[in-house]
Formats: sequence, C-alpha cells, structure tokens
Amino acid sequence: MSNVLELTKETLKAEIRASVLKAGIVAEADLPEFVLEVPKDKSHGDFSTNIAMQLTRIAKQNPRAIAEAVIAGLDLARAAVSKVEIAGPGFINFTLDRSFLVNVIPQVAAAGSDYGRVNIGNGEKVQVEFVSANPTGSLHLGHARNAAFGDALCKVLSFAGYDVSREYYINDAGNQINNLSLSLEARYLQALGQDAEMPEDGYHGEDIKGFAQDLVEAEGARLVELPSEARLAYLRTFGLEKELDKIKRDLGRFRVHFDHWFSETSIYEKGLTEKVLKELRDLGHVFDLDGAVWLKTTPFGDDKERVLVKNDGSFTYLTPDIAYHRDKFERGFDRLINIWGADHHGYIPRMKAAMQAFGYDPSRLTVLVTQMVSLFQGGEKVKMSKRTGKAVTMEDLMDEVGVDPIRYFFSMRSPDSHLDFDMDLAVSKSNENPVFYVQYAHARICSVYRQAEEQGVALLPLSEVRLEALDKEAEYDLLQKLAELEEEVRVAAEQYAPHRLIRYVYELASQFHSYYKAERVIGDDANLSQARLHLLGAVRTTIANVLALVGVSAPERM
RNA sequence: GUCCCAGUAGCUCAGCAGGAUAGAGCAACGGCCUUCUAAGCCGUCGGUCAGGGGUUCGAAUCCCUUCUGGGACGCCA
Repeated sequence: MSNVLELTKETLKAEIRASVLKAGIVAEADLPEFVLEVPKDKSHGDFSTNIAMQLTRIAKQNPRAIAEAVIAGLDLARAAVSKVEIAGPGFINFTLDRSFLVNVIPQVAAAGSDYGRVNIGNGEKVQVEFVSANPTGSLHLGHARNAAFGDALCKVLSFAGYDVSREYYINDAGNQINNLSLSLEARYLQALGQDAEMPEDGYHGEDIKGFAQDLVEAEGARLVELPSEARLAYLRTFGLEKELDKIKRDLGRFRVHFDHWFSETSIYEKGLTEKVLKELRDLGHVFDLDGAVWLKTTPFGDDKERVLVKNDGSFTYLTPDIAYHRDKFERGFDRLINIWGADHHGYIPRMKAAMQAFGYDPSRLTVLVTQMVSLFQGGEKVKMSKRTGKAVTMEDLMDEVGVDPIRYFFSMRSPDSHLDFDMDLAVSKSNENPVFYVQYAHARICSVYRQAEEQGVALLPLSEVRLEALDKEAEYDLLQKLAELEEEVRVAAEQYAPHRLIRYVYELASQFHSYYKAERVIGDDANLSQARLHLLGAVRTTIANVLALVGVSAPERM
C-alpha cells in the first residue's frame, strides 16, 4: 500500500520517463537511473529531478536543452503539477497543487498504531542477536547502548515487514563461569566471617557480594561442609541464575525483551562442538599443529588461522560460537544480524570465515558494531558510580535519568559514532532536552483534545468533515511530513539506521509546535476546527508510533 | 606494524548508493504569555566539511595519501 505522496511521486516519475522516451533522447534500455525527490530548499519546488543531468553523458547535449525537451512532452495535469522550472545546472523543479495531501489524514486514522508500517521484508526471517553480555556481572553503559539500538532495530525491521526474532546468547560455559563460582565462593566465605581470597581474575562487582549475602540468609553455613567440588557446582548454578535474573530484570525495566535465551552450555550438551569440528575436518578446513586443532580461515579473508581445540584438549571460545551460528542458520533464518561492542570487531572476519567454510553466503551474516559510550555530568567525564565507586551500571543510569531519555539518546546517534551521554541534559526538563520536546508535542495535542471536550466540541467522523479547509502552507508541510513516514521507515530498515526516525520525529514535533503557535485549532469556524483536530490527531498518532519504535513513551500529560 | 570507527559551527551531532547557497540542537545575543500546556514560538550570530592529491559537468559524500582521537589485534571469553 502506497500512500498519497508516493502515489503522486510514482505518477510523476512515470510521466517523466514517458516524456524522455517520447522525445527520443535515449532508447528505453539506455534510460539512466534518476532521482525524483523532495528538495531540501523549498524554493526549489515540491519535487525535483536530476534526469537532464543524468542524460548529459548519453545524449551529449547541454542539460538545460535536454530539460526543455523533457518538459515539452510532459502531461502536467496527470501529475497535479502546477508549475515547472529549470533551475541551476539543469534540475527540473515541479510545484504541485498540494491539496491532495489531506488524504493522508484518513490513511493515518485508518492505520492507527500501524501507520508507517511497510512491507519491504516480505516476511523474510531475520534473527537479531544482541546484548549477550556474560552473566558474570551487571550490565553497564555499553550494554545499554547495544540494547537500545538492537531493540529499536528489531522494531523497525518488524515494522518494515520482516519476521524478526530476538536472541540473547548466554555465555554460561567458559572459564569465566568457573571464575564466577570461585568469586562467589570467596564472597560467601567472607560473608560468613572467614578469611577467603578472591581469585586472581575474580569478579569484584557489588552484585556478587549481594548474592553471597542472599546465600548466607538462605543456606546459612551449610555449604561450608560440602566437598569443594560439590560446593562449586552449587555456587555455579546459583550464581548463574542470580546473574541472569538480574540481567533480565534490568533489560525488562529498559523495555527490552528477547524471544530466545540461548545457552552456550546447551551446545556442549548436544555435542554440537564435536559435530561442527568433524564437519569442518571432513570439509578439509581443519589442520593440526603444535598439539592444537586449527581452522583455516585465511582463505576466507581472515588475517591468521584460528585455534579450535587447544593443546590441553579444551575448546576455544570460537568453536561453540561457530556451532551456535551454524545452528542459527539451521533453524531456518534467512538473515542473521549480530550486534557487538566495538571491542569485538576483530572477531568478525573469523566468524564470517567459519560460516563460509560451511558454504554459507557470508552476506547472510551481518555484524553491526556499536561504539563506546562516555558519560558526562557537570561537564566532567564520569567513569565511576558515585554510590559504589565501581563502573556505572545500566541500573545506576536508569535510576539517575529514567528509561525514556536513555533510550532516546542512545537511539538518536548512528551506532558507529562514539557517543557522549550528557546526564544533566538527559534529566533537564527544558527546551534543551529533545526527548521532552517530542513528548511535549504529543502531550500538547492530547491537551487540545481535552480542551475541545471541555468546550463541548465533539470530534465528528472524518466523513462529515471537509478536510479541504486545511489549505495553509504550514498545514501542507505538516501533512507532507506525515506522508513521508513510510519512506523513513523503509530507509531506516534498509540501512539499519533507527536514528533516522528520531530525526524525523523531532522535525515533525518542531513543525507541530510552530504550527500550534501560529494557528488556533478550536475556533469559530466549526468545520475548520474539526479539520484541524483531525490533523492534530494524525500528528499525535505518528509521533506515538515513531516513539514506540525506539521504545520511548508518549505521555498524554506532562 | 595490521585492522575497525571517527574527525563537519564554540559544544554534541545529522547529512555520505555524488547534486543546487552544507543542516539541527545546545551555547551566545534580541524579542513573544488577557486566547487550545512558555517543557513552547520568532529572530540574529556562527563553517578552509582535519590537510593534500585524484575521478566527475558537479565531491562533506567515491578513490589514494598524510595527520589526529578512540578501539581491536590470545591456544581469554
């Protein structure tokens, strides 16, 4: 389903194409790609095309002469064009009778919370794996960015017609879990007043002290009596469960939910590591050296070969991870997207190489990387939490500034740029703060509706309202902005760029605030009031839909 | 040394499958509340798009190169 704006654009584009062919400038097969777009500068009309310049090379003519010929053959009435101009180096600028734009209002009203939904995905099965933090400590800033971006991306893809599955890979099998058990053991013994040293690479987080305390309350000193092995096994299970609970709690509060929590341990239990190893060996991609087993990844673009089995017989992290990604493909996903922190980027070539070794097209696995987050408060870079003296956790941040600003700010930037997060700005309730600016636009519209009700102005159904009353420039601009949402969603999905939608919704809010100041909605002209109320309703729906895509609330009052 | 990301207004960033005079917010300065929320609106100021070369009718955008900042380069995970 195309919206009014896109239909008009398609009609005009077809008209231009027909005119070029009719003028005999090029053969149909040689017709170059050209752009018909809304120009940045309004003085350049409503649509602009570069076709004449694109034809220069082929037609060997002056672009302005080509433009003349193209215009001569256009059927202007068919595309609602009221004015055509040749400008600059050879752009053809079209000015339209924009009254058709009011038709976007019934479209928004009919679609409601689905307004903006498009179908470029055709139900293609996409799996997005993100966060996947080790269950050995609290989630921190970087995870929050990963979660905000990943969740927004999933929502956008799903809005664009993809069948999206969210997955969290739980690294519950490696050395770090032994370490967790040992750390917890030390904290447990310490909590009982015993002398116990933290292991060399122990986890010093506050959370583990808390878990040890919980353990003392639940079990007392019972575990001290157990043989060391049994105690560690118990602590391992207990610690993992506690850490995972905490992670799920933090993410839930952040409004991020996963469809699958995939355990690394389950890979070992199913013997998938051995299976994958054998398959790779049968395929001839494996060799033995220095007592270790290696995967030949350099033929697939990696810069060195990688160890699968260490000389002590244990697997490296890579092996179960290969088995995991293999498993994802076998589960029938058409496309895999992983969102990793910047510190893991070096790992990308070997994983793609491993998938190629299995014969998978590497373009089916996309790894997106989120760059670092720096926290600022009072103009200073914040490294440590004031309360605990440890690294700032996601929980700290949610306590300090709330979920909406974090999700908005983390979705606002392209993931590949380093992010400075200003805590003072995020909590400020003023025009400096873009979150409130957008939310306020939504709340303001709700307030106008409440006002209408108080004044006894009942909203009439669209069929009884003459929307043609909306004929001001600012109204056409607003309507056009609303009509552009589908294109924005499409681009955001194609480019994995949810931050584009933040920009869009900010601009929409800005146009609304300006319009609100300039024009009275509820006035003496009953039909005009109705038309404007419906316009505002469409703006409200659009703002709410976009905010929902980035996990930010749309309050009715502020 | 190799690889990845970034370098655009005083600050934070958009723009980068090439297009017209490079945008926005913040900061600074000046205006606007007897009318639907001033968490708002209107205006002013602000740029060698890090430097250099190349491709092109046209480059912030593509290619090469230098510099600067951040990150990664394990038989850790």
